Amino acid sequence: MKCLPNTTFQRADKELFALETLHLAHALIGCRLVTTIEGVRSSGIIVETEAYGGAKDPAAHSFRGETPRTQVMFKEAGHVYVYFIYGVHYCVNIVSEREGTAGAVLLRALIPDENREKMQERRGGAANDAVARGPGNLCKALGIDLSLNGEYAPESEKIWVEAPRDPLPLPILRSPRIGISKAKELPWRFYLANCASVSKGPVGS
DNA sequence: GCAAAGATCGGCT
DNA sequence: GCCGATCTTTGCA
Repeated sequence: MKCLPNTTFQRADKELFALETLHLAHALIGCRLVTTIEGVRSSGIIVETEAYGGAKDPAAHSFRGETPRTQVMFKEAGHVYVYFIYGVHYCVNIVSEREGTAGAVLLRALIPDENREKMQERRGGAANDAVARGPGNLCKALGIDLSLNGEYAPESEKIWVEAPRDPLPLPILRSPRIGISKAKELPWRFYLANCASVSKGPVGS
């Protein structure tokens, strides 16, 4: 099942990423996330994101200020923040806002696009809709790990974002964020309506 | 130093 | 619906 129309993509530059965090989270829906890992390119259409703020967001890693782990969140917009969680999974974010101000958008789900076979292989043969559904699965499907932490998406040869020429014809919905214990009520999650690759439904828990 | 929590996932009851 | 895997980061003693 195809959720999306045919369109062409071109690499997003720093102007896109410099948006305010909530706007970037919305704008990234429909963009294509591309990685080239060990010479192998694969990609998917972003269908689910969450915004994480700075000093005002107790759910964000950056809430308590800059630490060795969170320093990437304070860099110029367009940097890539990857972290390892629960001893098992990686999660990937695109940094927003200006240098010195923390903000990032967690990428939670993709529709597999280029090189689906490789993504499926990395995921141990999961069904297409599930290959990049959920932040941990998304990273596994695209081969994202800590070696990509700190990459700069506008210039990186390993990971970048491509914007669609044509805007999406489907509505983008929002809901509270998933899997957090603080600031649960903030409706800072964005996702594409009616898409089987989105990790959870409208309720979001 | 140490202990607890964590932006998850898949398997099992 | 609950639970375990498995390890890094961080806050506090």
